[in-house]
Amino acid sequence: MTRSKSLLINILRNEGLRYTSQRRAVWNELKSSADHRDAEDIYLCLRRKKIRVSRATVYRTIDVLVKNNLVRKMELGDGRALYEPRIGNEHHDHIICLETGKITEFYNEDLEQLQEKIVKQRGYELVRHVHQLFVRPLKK
Amino acid sequence: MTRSKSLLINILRNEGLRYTSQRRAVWNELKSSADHRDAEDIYLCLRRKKIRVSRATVYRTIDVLVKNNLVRKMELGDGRALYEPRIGNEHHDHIICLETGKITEFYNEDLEQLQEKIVKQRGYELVRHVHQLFVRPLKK
DNA sequence: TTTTTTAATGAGACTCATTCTCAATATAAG
DNA sequence: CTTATATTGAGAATGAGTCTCATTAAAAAA
Repeated sequence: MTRSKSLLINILRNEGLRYTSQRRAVWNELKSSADHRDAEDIYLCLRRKKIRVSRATVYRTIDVLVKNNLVRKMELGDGRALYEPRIGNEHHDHIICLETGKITEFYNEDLEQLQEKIVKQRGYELVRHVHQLFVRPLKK
Repeated sequence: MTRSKSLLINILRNEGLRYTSQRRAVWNELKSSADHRDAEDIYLCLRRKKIRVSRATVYRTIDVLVKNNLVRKMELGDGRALYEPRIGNEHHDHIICLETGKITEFYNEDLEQLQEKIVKQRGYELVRHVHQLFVRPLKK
């Protein structure tokens, strides 16, 4: 608690931003989420808890958290986004089974390096990536 | 032309849908696109050509085309989408420049094989994949 | 501590891609 | 040709997210 409080303070200080009750509340809410949450959900939860905060501030704060790697943004591809606290630095490439709908996360170092190489060759620096493998169970 | 006309007719017939001038026009427009186009762009081009069609119909038609694999939908992750005709089964991994918006397609054999390997290890067979690298130009 | 400076906030207007509504129209079947 | 019904167009509605700007609250200065 103290640890992650000072974590937020440090990040804000670093960015020349102020440590406000709203930013603290949004980060606490997100931090204690097991699941992927959307911004509206976080806003509603905070309001239900009688915390005075606006939608605009929730969005603004999430942006800061994402930019500073406290939170991961997961684009749904239809204009919506979900957020989850970053714990460690696990990877989020997905295997999506077309038959069962099961989503498996995977990480492969070779793949990561290949991606870096591919963009570097073309004069770019990799910012983020989306990698989804749509699959079917192997039949014997 | 005749070939792809009957292609569209067959798909529509298959789905129990009617063959209308609007659906034909949207497909022709998309079919003759080299580039990735968005729905608004297709709508405006058709209107400029004096073809009587509405935005709603463009969106509705594109949905049909995507569902039937005549067109590939590419989600930009911020609520927008681009479309391109499916011609054969070329590869569509994308490098998307966050600064200029430029989209480069790439193909890398090692990457393809890695993907196959990754899913096979987990008991799956790869059906299709989405791979987008969001990048920034390298600064010297 | 009190005052001053300036960043942050809230309410709600706004944006923009997309979807919906429903009366009018066009297609395909009979 | 007539009928039944799918499709269309215009524009309203939606919904996630952003913006504005007067007010409030951190932090710095006194």
